[in-house]
Amino acid sequence: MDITKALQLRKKYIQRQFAHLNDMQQQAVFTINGPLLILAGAGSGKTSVLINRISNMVRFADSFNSPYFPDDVREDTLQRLEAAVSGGTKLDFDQEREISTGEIRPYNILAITFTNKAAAELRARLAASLGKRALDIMASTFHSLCVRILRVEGERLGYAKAFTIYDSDDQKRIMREIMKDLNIDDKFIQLKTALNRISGYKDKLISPSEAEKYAANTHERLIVSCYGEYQKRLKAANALDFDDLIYQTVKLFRENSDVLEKYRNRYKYIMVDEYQDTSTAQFRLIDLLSSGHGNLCVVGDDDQSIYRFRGATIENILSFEEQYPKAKVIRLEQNYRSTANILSAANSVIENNKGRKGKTLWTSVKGGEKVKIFHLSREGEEGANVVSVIGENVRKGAKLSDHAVLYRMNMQSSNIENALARSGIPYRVIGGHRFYERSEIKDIMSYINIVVNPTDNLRLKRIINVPARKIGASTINTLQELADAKGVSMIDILYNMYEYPVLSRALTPLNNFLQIYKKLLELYRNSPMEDFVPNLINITGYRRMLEEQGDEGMTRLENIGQLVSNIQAFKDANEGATLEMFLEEVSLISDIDNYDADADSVTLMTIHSAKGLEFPYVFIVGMEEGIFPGEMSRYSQEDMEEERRLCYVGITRAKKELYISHCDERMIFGQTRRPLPSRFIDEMDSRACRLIDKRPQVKKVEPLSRATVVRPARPMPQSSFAAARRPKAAGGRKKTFARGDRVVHDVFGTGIVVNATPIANDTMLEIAFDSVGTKKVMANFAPVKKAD
DNA sequence: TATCGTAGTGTTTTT
DNA sequence: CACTACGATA
Repeated sequence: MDITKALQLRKKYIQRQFAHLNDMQQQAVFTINGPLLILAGAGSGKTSVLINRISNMVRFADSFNSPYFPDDVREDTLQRLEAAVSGGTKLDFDQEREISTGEIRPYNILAITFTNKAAAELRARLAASLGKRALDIMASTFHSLCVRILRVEGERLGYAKAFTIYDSDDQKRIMREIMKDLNIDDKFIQLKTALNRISGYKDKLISPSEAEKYAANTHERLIVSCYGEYQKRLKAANALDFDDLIYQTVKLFRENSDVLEKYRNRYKYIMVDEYQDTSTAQFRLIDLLSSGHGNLCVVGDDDQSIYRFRGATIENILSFEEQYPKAKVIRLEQNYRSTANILSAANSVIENNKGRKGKTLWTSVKGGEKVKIFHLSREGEEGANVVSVIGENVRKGAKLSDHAVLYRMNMQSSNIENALARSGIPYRVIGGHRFYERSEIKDIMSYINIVVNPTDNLRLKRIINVPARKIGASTINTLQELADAKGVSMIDILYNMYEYPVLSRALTPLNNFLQIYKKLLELYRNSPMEDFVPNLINITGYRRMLEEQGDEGMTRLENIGQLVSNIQAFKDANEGATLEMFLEEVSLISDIDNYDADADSVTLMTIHSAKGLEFPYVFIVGMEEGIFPGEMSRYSQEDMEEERRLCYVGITRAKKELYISHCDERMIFGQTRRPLPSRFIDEMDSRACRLIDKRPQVKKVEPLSRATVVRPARPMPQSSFAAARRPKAAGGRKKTFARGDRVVHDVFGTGIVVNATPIANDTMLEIAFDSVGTKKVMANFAPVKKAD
């Protein structure tokens, strides 16, 4: 056998498997040992690189760079290889294994992503390209990885296996109690500040006792004492918050070298996506895990670091090469997503930042539509503008799901929602009120929690009197004090309530609750998980409570129904699923994880949630000083740069067209303001943009630019100003429709009015469209007119 | 103890 | 403006 020829053949074969990638991407795929930093610009195909890199590891290990052939390679293997190379075909799994060095097992690969959704997508795509071998690859988020580890090893730190994960709402409840108990005025220290500081300490791996040393003033010392107390209470409840998951895992590894060794041996090849958004604690975690073998590949884009407020430190990516002097750096700057105009708008904005590695996206595709910048007079027109542009695009053949409306803060969605709703256009809002944060859902989840983890006093307190059982605040306090004094849980006190004279007055209601609790325990132990909630709402009287609440209660009941079907779906999707697993899943998921791109509707979300997604048509609304960039970021260079990165993320979500809008006048926090257009608009390369003045004025004013803008001398008195600018319905006068009218709608085409109901100053039309069925729209607002 | 009303408050982004 | 927390009353 001619070994040189064999090596060449093998190299050629492997190269061919990844020939669809560009040179830089291939380099990333073939660099699998040692520290590697992939600086991947937006839309540079980094997910595809990640998948191909793993695919290369699993299929060929380091064969591409290896000068050796496996010892036992057979002659017919070589012949097949030769045939495959010359014929351009692919070998099957077993045949590929014969030419592979084969030392990397899927089991040894750990890929960490930012959201569960990204992890799920990664798993799905790996399964598509690797089949069953993909199952052993660990693809998860930092948080779920840590939960996994802590469930197994947590006892070393004194946590029982069934620990609860506290969300921000739970954190607030605990903190409120602490501040009350420590007699801290919540005006001197705000709840949110205290929790933020604690989170900051944990992100930086600072324990309460260490924090004491840093505390410079009374204010800070008080916060630190809250921190200590907070940790004590969480531990007592056998609970961890989000930050603890990371912090305690690092602690676990630092204090138990045998445990660390075990996981180092398991995860020999580590990849971290969205590296620019990792915190100090997260860095420490992967540094510990990778420091035996050094096979750490991080992928990120310093220009897309947008989670500083949450403890992410851009330093991690900026100083990767210092942390790992042997690191290889690969830059992916070719963009496969957006048009040249969109890219040049993005590039010209981000250039204004100083703290960056510097990188310029480029595309081989020329031109494209210019970025459209709409100048509107009032925020009410923003929605109308979105509707009209969507209408145009739909008539050209685009789908509703090709559109996304992005904004800085969640509260901005309501304008757009109104407009879409009144036009009958289906939409989905991601974020905002989340399903699992609804009070009825949290109640039910709390019931499940106290059954799974009886030491969870916080959750017990949430539901012990919901529905009302005559167990008042004073009784609950007494229970808590008894539990604290004895060092047991409140449930334990309940079981022995007759021993405590202080409880004598409340014995009947308490006993009622205990009986309910016992029934729930039995239900939990003896019936299938999907039956738990339906029975629970009967046993606890929760259903009756809601039924007595009328309409509102019915909606809540429907939400609980949704929860039940979520549990069923979870059971169907996961073999051997338990309620504990469901609780865990829920405590780690976010809204974006449920985003379903297939439904034909417009997507509304914050730019933060849009990270990692792409849409053919993107709107960014509210591009005004004070909103984007936000008021808070005005005085700090660092905050301003983060806003700019956020803007960059927003722009680069768009594939074909980007629409930006700003208004002269906007009602915000109950006040009418007249904001200037965002500085980011000025920063955009004007050659890539087109300014469109949509203000209903006769004389056109030169588009505003920073140099020429003069603040309106005296805003007119609100009322008359607003009245003067009341938007007119398209066509100028009030539109009247009657049943049987044939109409045409910008988005849905032609149809017949089957019902017209006057509502306030408007008319709700029910229209049977020729192609999309019946929809309800508001006559004066929706883009409809009589067809003839 | 429960409910209603009022006053005050805070307004970024979230695993 | 919208939501929450707290206090007064039944």
